[in-house]
Amino acid sequence: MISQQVMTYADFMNAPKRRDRAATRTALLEAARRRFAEQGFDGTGVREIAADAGVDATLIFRYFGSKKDLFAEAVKGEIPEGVGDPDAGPAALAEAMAREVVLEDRAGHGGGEHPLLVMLRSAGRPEVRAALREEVCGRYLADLESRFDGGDADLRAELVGALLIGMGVMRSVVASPVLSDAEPDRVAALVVEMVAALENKP
Amino acid sequence: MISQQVMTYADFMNAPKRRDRAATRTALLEAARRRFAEQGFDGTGVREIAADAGVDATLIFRYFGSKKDLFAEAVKGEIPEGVGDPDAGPAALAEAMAREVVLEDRAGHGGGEHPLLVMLRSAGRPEVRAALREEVCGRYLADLESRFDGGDADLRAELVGALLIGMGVMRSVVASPVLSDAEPDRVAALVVEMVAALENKP
DNA sequence: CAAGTAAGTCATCGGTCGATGACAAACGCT
DNA sequence: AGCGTTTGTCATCGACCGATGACTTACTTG
Repeated sequence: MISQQVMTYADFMNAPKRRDRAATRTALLEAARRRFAEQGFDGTGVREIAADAGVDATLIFRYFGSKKDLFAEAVKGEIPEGVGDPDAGPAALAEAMAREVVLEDRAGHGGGEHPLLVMLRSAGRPEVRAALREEVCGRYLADLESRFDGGDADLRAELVGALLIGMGVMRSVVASPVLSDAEPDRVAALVVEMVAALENKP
Repeated sequence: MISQQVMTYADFMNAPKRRDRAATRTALLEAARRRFAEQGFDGTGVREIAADAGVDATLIFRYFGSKKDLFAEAVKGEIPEGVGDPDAGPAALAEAMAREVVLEDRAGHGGGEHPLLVMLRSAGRPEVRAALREEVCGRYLADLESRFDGGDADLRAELVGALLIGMGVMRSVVASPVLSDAEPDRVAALVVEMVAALENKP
């Protein structure tokens, strides 16, 4: 019989795990985010995710329906809203985006990679590519484009988007240490310089 | 018996295909490049590639050893050498690289995507990521870095690399039409502006 | 033309994948 | 305490994957 006051280590190890639907769901989601971010959709198996979460793989299908649905829920939702002052110039917005996508350590945002980069690593799937295009063009680029003056604001906005995405790829896929080790303020200053060079150029 | 002078359409269709090792190998390589570029390594099956080439999947293993070896050979080799004047500034080199990676229609270079972008789409595999890092850092960034003056030449070179890779991602993965439809000269001019903004900034 | 070699095909193996349904055990309510 | 519900597990299915070896067919050579 186990005493109410003292629980030995053996008791702790042999104790049946607590059953908690919400906690299990969250554990699966976090494990999925980690694995998908690291290995992409195709490179990650449901058994792998479940093992990370410490449960059986069957629960993925009970709680999320399918692997695709799990991916969608892992990626969706936590994408942040538009950042910064709506009246500021494109350089200020680009700086805020750069900090959000690549420079932030993201410790408070679920700990994982930015959803855009997670999707980017699973871009073999056409559905993922479509969602990525939707997200990038509909949200980020549209916001940037509205702050450029001149005829080809769309092109210049796209170049800024390319710079930001490329920074994410450099850090997360190519894994070059330069961007990771650099001082965020210094990187942000350089990004501002590059974007400012695009303003008021007919 | 088929006449030596006249071959009917039915004869053509029923004729056994010509057996040519070199031609088959090339057909497999081209099909592999297309498929890998479009769907990534994991998303592409050997039977798929072989069907595109019009042969049996077994030949892949006979000619290349394994699917991985086929991928390596499909990606390797045709990466172009350093471009442009070695004494030119970083902006000139960046312009040349931009034309090579994203603006070129690549019709003469095998018709497919740039090898860097092909690798990028298969970056779920750690080996591919390692090769990609090797290629990007060892070749492209090193060349850029040597043309920057100042303390953090590596960081500024990496930002230029991020811009170029991001442009490739925008065109090839996100498939935004803006970059594809824009005039290459106009895009190149904007890239030069952005890179020039990084020069001589302590 | 006949024999030998090379090119292409067929059948199949072992493994892994996503997904399903039956089953066992812990929880909550009365 | 007892019972129904919820949570987690096990066994397994069918499809597909990369890969192998035996076999068939076309080309080459003498």
